[in-house]
Amino acid sequence: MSASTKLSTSVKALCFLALDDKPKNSTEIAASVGINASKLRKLLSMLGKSGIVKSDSGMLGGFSLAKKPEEIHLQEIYCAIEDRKAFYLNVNDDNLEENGRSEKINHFFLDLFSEIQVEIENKMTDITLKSIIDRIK
Amino acid sequence: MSASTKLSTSVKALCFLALDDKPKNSTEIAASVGINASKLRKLLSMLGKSGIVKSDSGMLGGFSLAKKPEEIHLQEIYCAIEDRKAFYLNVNDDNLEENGRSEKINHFFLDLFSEIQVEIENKMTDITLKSIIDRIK
DNA sequence: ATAAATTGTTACAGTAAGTGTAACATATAT
DNA sequence: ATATATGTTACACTTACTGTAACAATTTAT
Repeated sequence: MSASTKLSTSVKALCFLALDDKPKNSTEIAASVGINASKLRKLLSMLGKSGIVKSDSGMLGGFSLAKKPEEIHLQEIYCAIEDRKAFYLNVNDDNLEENGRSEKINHFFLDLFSEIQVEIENKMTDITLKSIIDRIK
Repeated sequence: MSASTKLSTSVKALCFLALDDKPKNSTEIAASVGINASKLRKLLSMLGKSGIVKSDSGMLGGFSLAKKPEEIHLQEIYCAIEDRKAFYLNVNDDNLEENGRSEKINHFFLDLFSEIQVEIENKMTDITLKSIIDRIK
């Protein structure tokens, strides 16, 4: 599952949880979102570790939002489900040139990509779950 | 090879070509860049189709820049080597929900990702090969 | 206590994608 | 003709991804 698909799938699940306060089990959420329940549990487990959802075992268990939709930002959702930094881009650094020109070009791109990353994260920080819910009503 | 690696590898090759006007063969360039010659030819072939490099067969053949470094933009390099649009991000759209909430969320993300893409392309349009060469001197 | 339901994690087979290299047709200069 | 170069294809090999099942741990109902 690509990073962007993980992100949109997570948001779909969170929107479903935001519909009411009763905990929903993974089967129910997975059916609504259109994904396998086991895969979904993996995603929600990561969101749980970041304090975005809470989960309970047992017959009355399931997942529910741990915070209000206006307190959940897109950026924290992304960081919760993706271990490497948002939209990280890699650069091949295993070449053997002696004069260091390749290394300088690598640095140039690492800087460029990191600039881009900061801009994307800033953009995502401004978007809350609530703003998405309002927008798709 | 990831999109970002292709981009930096291409720029390394183009910087090497910018050193002087004599055509360089793929073996020579590949050695400098640290990549297999056949792979490099694939990359340069794409750059050739976009009019960024020119190539000649035969004993005096090889690759050389088709334009001056100040006329080559990072964005056109990227578009030459990547068929899909720059930094395209995908969204899972095969779910079966009846009310269309998922579709609206998909659209939300497609819009967001396309905004991001435009910003990245704008950033890359402002960077020329010459500006990179000057920066790594 | 026992059974039922649920999360969280692991395992695994099956599939898809990426990688590196070689090979060869085509083209050009000597 | 021969040598050298590009452009493309093919292929074996490896790596990564995918979907699903299975199971331990936990919690509630009976």
